[in-house]
Amino acid sequence: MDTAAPTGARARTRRAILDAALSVLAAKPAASLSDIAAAAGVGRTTIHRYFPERSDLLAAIGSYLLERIDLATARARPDDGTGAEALERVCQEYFELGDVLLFAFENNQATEWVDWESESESDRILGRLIQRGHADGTIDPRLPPAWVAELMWSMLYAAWQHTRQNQVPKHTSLSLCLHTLRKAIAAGC
Amino acid sequence: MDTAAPTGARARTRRAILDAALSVLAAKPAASLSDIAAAAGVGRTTIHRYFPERSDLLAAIGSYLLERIDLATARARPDDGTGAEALERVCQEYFELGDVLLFAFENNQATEWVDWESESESDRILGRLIQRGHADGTIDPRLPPAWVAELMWSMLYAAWQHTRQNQVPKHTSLSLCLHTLRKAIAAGC
DNA sequence: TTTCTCCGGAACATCAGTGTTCCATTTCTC
DNA sequence: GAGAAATGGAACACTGATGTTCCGGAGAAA
Repeated sequence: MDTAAPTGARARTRRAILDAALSVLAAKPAASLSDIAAAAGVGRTTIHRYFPERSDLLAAIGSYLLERIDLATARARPDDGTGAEALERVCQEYFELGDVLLFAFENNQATEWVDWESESESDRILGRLIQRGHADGTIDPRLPPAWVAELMWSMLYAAWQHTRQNQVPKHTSLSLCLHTLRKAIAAGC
Repeated sequence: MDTAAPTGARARTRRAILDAALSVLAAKPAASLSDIAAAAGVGRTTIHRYFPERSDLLAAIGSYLLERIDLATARARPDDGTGAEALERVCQEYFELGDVLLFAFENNQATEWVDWESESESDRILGRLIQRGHADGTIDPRLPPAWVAELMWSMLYAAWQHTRQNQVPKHTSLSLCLHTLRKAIAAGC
């Protein structure tokens, strides 16, 4: 079994495992490898072939989360327009992450699986665009970048909770989230 | 062993177990009864004397959370002043809950331990004061009560995260939280 | 001082999950 | 079509946690 990045069928199997793991663990952090295998439609032995131990799978999930977040950040074109406009686009793209978002938010221990002590690329990009917002007057300079980032993440979570707990359509929750975020970060008001 | 509400030393022991359980499980949801016992300074057998099975302890934690939240809601005097003023006081009291807040937020499965399907008293009070805010013009009527409640909870969590992750003093985080909540819910702006 | 209650540590049985090995089957590639 | 690679289910050993029982000690109460 070579350790090169898998291709074709092997890549699809690996991806299916990671997607299933995200969903299952988001709903039930203590879910077993058997639970994940069943959700992925593979055998438990197969899980072990791709990820020798449970900790290896968790680490891979962590990396997968960061990868998905980085891709969403790129799709948001963070360097275009004002800081506030860019932040709203990032917010929209992150909202579409669904399980990734919920997982990253609810599972604090995910930070122990990958080295999240060091900032991710998305963190840096987010920090810069908030500072750009301070400079162009679209984001309240009294709000530190770290707080604005934390705020956005938590409002995204609130939006998803609003959808799940209160049976509200996704787009309504996103609209409320964007509307409220806009007001929360606005300068001069 | 009678099942009457414990008093004196027994009540203190029970309380110590619940407080330790909250802290330990907030940081590590899969923590064992041994972990909790160690943190509470009691023997594991003692845990079993107060809570026959792990599920009994979890249920007691759930009730304890609700109790703490209800007390914090009462302390906030929700019927005084405008809706927005009352909401800010509730926010401040909830912030002081610390571990209770973090636990309730990060552990979705806590909702499975007590019957959270039916609204708690605090939920109803919160809903009423947000509607009062709509009526007295201090809370944006475009924001549904359920969304405002969800928003407040998530911003409280963001504030605590800001303190933990970014080494910011508690009072600074609370100030940012209240400042941002005020802007987010304001009508006409 | 005696009795009673509570407690904690040790020991034990049980169980669920993990990691590993094996082998037959299926799928994929040439 | 053949061979290689991948897969899945079964079986097994191991581990950690839980629930239970027991007993001696400490502290409180009578």
